[in-house]
Amino acid sequence: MGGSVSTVPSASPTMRDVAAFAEVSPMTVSRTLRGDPRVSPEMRQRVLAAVETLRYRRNDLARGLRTGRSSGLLGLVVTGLGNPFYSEMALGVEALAAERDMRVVLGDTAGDVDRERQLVDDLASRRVDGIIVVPAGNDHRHLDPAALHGLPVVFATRPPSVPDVDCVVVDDFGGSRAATASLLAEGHERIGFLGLGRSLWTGTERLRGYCAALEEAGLAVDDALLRSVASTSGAAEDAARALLQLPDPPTAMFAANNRNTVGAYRAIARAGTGTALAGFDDVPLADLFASPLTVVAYDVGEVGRRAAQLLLDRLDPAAGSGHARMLTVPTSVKTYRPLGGS
Amino acid sequence: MGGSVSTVPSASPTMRDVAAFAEVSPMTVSRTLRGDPRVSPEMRQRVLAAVETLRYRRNDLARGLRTGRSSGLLGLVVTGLGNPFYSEMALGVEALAAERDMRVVLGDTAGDVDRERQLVDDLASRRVDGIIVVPAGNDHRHLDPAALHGLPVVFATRPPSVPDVDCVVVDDFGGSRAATASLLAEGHERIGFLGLGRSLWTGTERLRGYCAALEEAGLAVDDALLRSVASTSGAAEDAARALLQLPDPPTAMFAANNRNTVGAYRAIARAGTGTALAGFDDVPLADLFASPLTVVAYDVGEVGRRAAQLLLDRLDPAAGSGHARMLTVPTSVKTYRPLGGS
DNA sequence: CTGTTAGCGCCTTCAA
DNA sequence: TTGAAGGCGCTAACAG
Repeated sequence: MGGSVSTVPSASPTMRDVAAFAEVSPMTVSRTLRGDPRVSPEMRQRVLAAVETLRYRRNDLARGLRTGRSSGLLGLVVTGLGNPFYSEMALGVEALAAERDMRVVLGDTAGDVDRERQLVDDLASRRVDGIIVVPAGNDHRHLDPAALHGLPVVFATRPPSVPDVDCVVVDDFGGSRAATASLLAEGHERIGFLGLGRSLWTGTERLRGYCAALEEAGLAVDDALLRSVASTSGAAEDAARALLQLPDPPTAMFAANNRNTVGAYRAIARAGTGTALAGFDDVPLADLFASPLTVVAYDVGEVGRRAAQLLLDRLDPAAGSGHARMLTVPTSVKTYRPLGGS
Repeated sequence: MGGSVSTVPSASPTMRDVAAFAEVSPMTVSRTLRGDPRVSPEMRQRVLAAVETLRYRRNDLARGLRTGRSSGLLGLVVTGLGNPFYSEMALGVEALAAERDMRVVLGDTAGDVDRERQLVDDLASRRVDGIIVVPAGNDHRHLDPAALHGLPVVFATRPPSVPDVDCVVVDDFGGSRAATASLLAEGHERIGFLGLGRSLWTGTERLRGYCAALEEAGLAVDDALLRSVASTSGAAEDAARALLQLPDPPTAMFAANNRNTVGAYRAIARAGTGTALAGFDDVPLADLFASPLTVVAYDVGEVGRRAAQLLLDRLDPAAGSGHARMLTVPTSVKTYRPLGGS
């Protein structure tokens, strides 16, 4: 009997194991672990000691099955975690979920609607308590809570085309208008627009903002200066270059997202035209760039936090399920200027 | 009887509901859904029709409970999703998990070891199949699989101090040596070092690489040029400025991570000294910066993918649980030069 | 205060 | 090929 090494079994012990070890009934273990006050101190001690010795960990899955309670999981389905935008959003969601001891289950669709459909299906099968999704397409039928037995769904950055879905969007219109206005205020009258696909809601909103600013300045929208850019890398740079090579090129450009902004920046830098540039979405470290850059900035984490809040509200039975809500995250126009020796 | 609207009940139907609807036994439903071949085509049809009508979705949690099988979840615990580094890593993990129809559960410790402990505990209670963790501290006892009933654990970007833990690290030493060597090759002999806390493994490795390069060039390490930088923002800039204000300032600097690199860049740009700069970690869009920048780049997603692969290997009983493995992701030195009109 | 019984939703095992 | 019984780990609901 020379000091047998206390080996921890590799299989997870169950409540019964703990009960047997502590020589009590499983119910006493259950109550103790749940903090039920009607357990005598001695019993509690015995149980906790056994839990400690066996390194017991309650099986939350089985628990959830019996209590019928929530899984404590939020699904988060995005179109591309590689984009820092979505990771910041995920951070926001995680933060709010963590406050309630909930976890976030990730899903990346890479912009594929079929993948989105099966991801949502999978998450539903896993009985997540709700889903936050950045829809990849415009057909949202598979995201309708009605088709998901009432599973709460919140859209992020796009408005829903089905009822009973809360959403958080960015002030695409206002931000674009303000940024375009700031270019106008600098005296630019010919401003190119590097837009997104016309089927994207954010794309049309940002174009609306751009047009609104021009009209408010009494300027007509010149279709020759409007370009739609496929989301492939490099396409934005090509489109920007094409604008710069027009007979009567724009003196400034507004890019509808950060990819387009970067592409336009490259085209302008290479052409050496000094064309002014503004773009939607913040660009990190743009203050280190060689030329000035104006961006429409907003708190991306806030998008995630608000989306999570909307979801949590839906989960709270007390709040009652009122009508769908739509939250808008405000934007601000920010101009980066190159650092330099004073 | 005027066309009653087909209302989908808001509560999730169970297998029994489907069975009752299809007028078969629950077992037939179960077998059908699992693709058991010994179900007659007619039965299969009846079942699938009922599933369709009721929008039934099998409860994976209950299923897992009975089969004793895995939850199909991987835990991913990082120290700060806000850092694009970790989100790219998450993308890699997600990609590999998705190949096996597994999902990723996120946890953010914000560098807090206590939070890490409770996150791991929570994930274990949720019966994830394994955990990938970027440890916040140097005490790894709570991450020991032996303390977690054999739950597989993989460390990312830091080597484990407990046995039986696989890990994926970056070639901190080699990358730092190469980057420092490239500065030396440009003729610099006084090279400042902006390091991390000395308790961080990556910090000491990167310092080792820096020193090795100097020694290989026959140069002595000047302690006056070595700074440790707290991870607060702005501290790196202050430290870099201090170096620049030395009586005999360095003509180049090597920064041990991207935060330090950016801080040093700012300090140098403000001082206008034209000091050369290299840093560990890639800096996105550095080609748009006003001055050249050399970085130690590596495939961050690869860190996540390899970590996930190690974990999946451990889960595969066929692979057998050999000794702990340590994978190193290679680095490359990349120099960004400002764009300009040709 | 503690223990017993029953069952959450599903699947393994055995019988028909 | 289908169904009935039993149990995965846990906890409500009821005893005692």
